[in-house]
Amino acid sequence: MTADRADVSSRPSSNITDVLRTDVLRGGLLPGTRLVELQLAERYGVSRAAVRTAIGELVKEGLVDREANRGATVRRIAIDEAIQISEVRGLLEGLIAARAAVVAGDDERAELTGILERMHAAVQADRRAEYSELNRVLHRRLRDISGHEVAADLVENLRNRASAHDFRLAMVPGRAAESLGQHAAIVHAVVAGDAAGAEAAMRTHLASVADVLRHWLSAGALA
Amino acid sequence: MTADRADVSSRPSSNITDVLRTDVLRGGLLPGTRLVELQLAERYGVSRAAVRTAIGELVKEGLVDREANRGATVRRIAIDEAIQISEVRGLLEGLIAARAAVVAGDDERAELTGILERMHAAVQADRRAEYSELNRVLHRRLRDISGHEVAADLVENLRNRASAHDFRLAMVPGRAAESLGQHAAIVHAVVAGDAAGAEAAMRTHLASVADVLRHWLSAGALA
DNA sequence: CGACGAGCGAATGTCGACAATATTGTCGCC
DNA sequence: GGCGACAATATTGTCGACATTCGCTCGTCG
Repeated sequence: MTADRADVSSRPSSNITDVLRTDVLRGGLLPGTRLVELQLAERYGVSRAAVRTAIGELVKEGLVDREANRGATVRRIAIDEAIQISEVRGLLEGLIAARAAVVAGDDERAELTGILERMHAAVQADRRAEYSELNRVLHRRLRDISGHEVAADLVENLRNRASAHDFRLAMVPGRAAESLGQHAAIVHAVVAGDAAGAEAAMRTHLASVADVLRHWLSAGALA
Repeated sequence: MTADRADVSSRPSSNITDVLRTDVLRGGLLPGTRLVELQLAERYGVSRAAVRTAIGELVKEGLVDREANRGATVRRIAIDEAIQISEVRGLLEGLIAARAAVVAGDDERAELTGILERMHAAVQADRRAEYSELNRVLHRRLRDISGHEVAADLVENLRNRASAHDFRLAMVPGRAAESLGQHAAIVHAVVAGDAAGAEAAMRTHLASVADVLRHWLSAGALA
């Protein structure tokens, strides 16, 4: 491989861990790829020690596997695990939504409604990338508003882990429409201050994600 | 400080991270203690780099705080955070209990009953340390039985973070009796295969923990 | 012809030294 | 006597080099 030397200084974050994480999540580095420390070091133009600690962080985040004396590889998240992640996210983000419904200020409720409207527009125009991005923004704002840092941190990590499957999910035709309706229910409940309703809507949403994954799982192996 | 050089080889685990974690959790290292890399290095008889990576792990686990160029300190878990942890644990361990109720084998159900009986005996004899240990064992077994690795890993970490408060909780007079009743409800539901009941019982248990913490919080600052 | 073992190469794991930075103590000045 | 700047020190952050381990190839022997 001719590994074109990626200039780190041109990246948004100069932190090697963030750069590597981004490459693992959205960059080329496919699951199973071996992460050779020396290769990455000269590829990113940093020392091997920096790469080493970065890999250590990603291992803790569950994005990378490491075997003693055998190196690290990009972790392949099995569908079983993605299902478990969705189950847990349903609980955690349900709590977050419930709390957001209680503590959100008027401006924040308006902001959520605004995001929902933009999601609606994105679906109508079939701009899937934008919808996916708005999806992330909505969930992130709910986390911030909730003020529940413990749950928010865990969700952030779980979301990263499942991102590959989430991405595939977003590509399913007709999925966006269903997802939009669920997000509408969440936002409406939060804006209305209905904690129980928001929690239920969020759980429904993520249960639906888990259901799709389960369907894939029973449908056999996939590319 | 005369820091008696602790011999690492006499420890159960030769892994520096585990040793340091144990010292932070159950050893002397009180919250606010500065973790000076060189000091720990010679104290444990390892290189500074090893200590450094160990501290990095503990930071990721939320047990240690680190400021750039200013060193690491043992993190003090505020009661607010402990409450949040209990809330999240209620959800996660509720899921675990529900699943354990479904998938547990006959021998495992018998084992859980056995643990509960030993907890009963420990409470009657007022052996709080033993009860606390059995408490940990019970929760751990439920995690293992459930097979829900994602939830189990998160709970493991949350439990470590809140361990200081858990310990204080276990010292409250009369607390063990209340706790025992809740654990009995959990075990009975799991053994009976009542998933919904097990989940509800587990949530009740951890909501009760959160309530005590909330009571402490409103009672003002504590030593 | 197949299997076992020694040697080799590549990558990881570990360490000590150097550079950068914040904190603390001290001195001089107002 | 108090305050601010400066120097000394302690501690972290970074790097390159060396030791160790594992997988693989090649040669040899049964």
